Parts: sequence; C-alpha cells; structure tokens
Amino acid sequence: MFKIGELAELCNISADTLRFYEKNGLFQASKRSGAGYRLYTQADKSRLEFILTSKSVGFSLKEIADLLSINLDKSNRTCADAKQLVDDKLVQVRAKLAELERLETSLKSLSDTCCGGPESALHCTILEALANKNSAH
Amino acid sequence: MFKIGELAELCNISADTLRFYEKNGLFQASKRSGAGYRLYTQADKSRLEFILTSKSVGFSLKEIADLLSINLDKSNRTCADAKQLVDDKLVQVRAKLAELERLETSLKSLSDTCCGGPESALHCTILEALANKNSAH
DNA sequence: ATTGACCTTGGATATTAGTCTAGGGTTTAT
DNA sequence: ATAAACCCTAGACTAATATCCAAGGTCAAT
Repeated sequence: MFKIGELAELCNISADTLRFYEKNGLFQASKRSGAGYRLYTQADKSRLEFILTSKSVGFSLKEIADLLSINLDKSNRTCADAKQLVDDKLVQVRAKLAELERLETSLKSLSDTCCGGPESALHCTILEALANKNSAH
Repeated sequence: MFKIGELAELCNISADTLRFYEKNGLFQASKRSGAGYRLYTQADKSRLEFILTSKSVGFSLKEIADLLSINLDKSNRTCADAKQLVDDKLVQVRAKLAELERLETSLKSLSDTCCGGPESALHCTILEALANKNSAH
C-alpha cells in the first residue's frame, strides 16, 4: 500500500493534486489507515495511470471521468462509446489547431512586415496594422 | 460621443466587458456626463478597435496593455519593441501548436485502432492504450 | 521524549476573461 | 407623470486545474 506522498512521487504529481482529484470524484483511495491516512493499492495506482495517460492525450478531468466510467463497466459498454469520446476530443483539438494556425499566420505576417529596428515606432507597421480594423482577416 | 451601450453595440462586445476593461486599466472613457455616464469619443473607439484587433490575433489583455503603452508613446519607443511582443507571442503560439499536433496524432492513433462497433468494450483498444503507461508517446 | 517528516481538513488564492445580480439613479417617450 | 430602457457601483460567480496555507494529528528515528 502507498501513502499519498509515495504514490504522488511514483506518478510525478503532487499530493495536493491527488487530494484535488479525490475531492472532484475522480480518484479515491481504497482504504484509510486507523489515523485517517489515505492508502492506495497497486490497482489504485493503475487507475491513476489511466487518468494521467488520458490527461496526456488532452482529455479534461470531466472527460476523464466519462472514460473512467466506461472503463469501470467495460462489459456493459461498447467500443462505440469509447471511440465517441476520442472522436469528440479530436474534433475539439482540430478546432483549436485551426484557430492557432490562423493566429500563427496573422502574427507571422505582422512580424514579417516590421523592420524590427531601433527606429522610433512612429510608423511601425505592426502598430498600424493593429490600429486598422480587419487587419487580422 | 457614445454611451457605453452604443459603443458596445458598435464594436460587438458587451457593456460589461467595457467596464471590465476599464477596471483592469486597459480602456478608459475620456469623459463622464453629469450623471456619471461614461462618454466615449471617436478616438476612444479607435483605441478600443486597436484592443479588439490585438485580441483577435491572440494577445492576452496583459499583453495588449504592453502594446497600448508602446502605441501611446510611439515616438519614444522602437519598432524593435513592438516586434519583440509579436515574436514572443509567435513563439507561444507555435509551442501550443506543437502540443496540439502531438495530441492530434495521439488521438487519431487511438481512434484509428478502435473498431468503434457495438461490441462490448472488454477488449477495446482505446481503453487498453489508456491503461498502458507511455501509450501516448 | 522530542524532533522532523509526513499526514489530515477546510478554505483561500491564482489565472484569464469575463458574466450576472442587487440596489439604485437617469433619460426618453408617451 | 410614469414606464421602458438605459446607466451606475460593488461584489459574487463561472470555468478549469490546480497550489498554498493554517492548525493540528501521526509516525519513525534518535
């Protein structure tokens, strides 16, 4: 059994974060010691790794709760259920990508047209572009 | 002169947002009426458009405050100052892009290996991958 | 027996960019 | 003169993901 600090260190997160996950219904310890210390099993650790891996591919804690609920009841849930969550996330990620690509293009264009020199900014193309409505479109 | 609701409508934001910008030192009205109503000039409107255009290319309100301070003191500031802000932002945006591309790749791989059918999720490749440390790398 | 490291809880704080509410004053039109 | 539409302030609330703190209990080593 691991105490909270041990599990935290093994998984490279803070004990505070584990308590935070618990408070939010994501991740409970299997047991408490007589003194009230949280005690985690190897299975708890696996569950936490599932959570952290899910986080690393971009899922929010709320979405991870959905994934966990499928994972906890595998036999009554379908592949379609799991894939739907992944595909929904993919749509979100691609939308953000598109937006960031738009920003990248705009910023690069601002950067490229500016000399960037030690001259006074009186006629700076960046400031002019920002002052100009629709310059970003 | 515009009242707050008029300026808000012209610029497609809410009056609350304008008050919020003011509270945060970003955007003041030039005058107040006898009754305390904010009164905005055409120059104020231009300043607001500068802010909104900056926002549309990805700058945070804090960063916009920096841009505004350059814009307000153009003759004592340089093109290099302005370009630095843009280039810093570009670095941030590209970092986020790289991260999102990583997520996209991981999610697509999860999605592609799953049948997505009505079968029970007992052997779902998505759940297996998430349970597996480093599956996202 | 005492020190230091660790654990507990509840609640405050941080970040970003607002949105909403309550309670009250003003302006405009009828 | 009164109702509708607008404005004011202060402060609470939202979302997401934690981090930090205070006050106090526990465990291991000396």
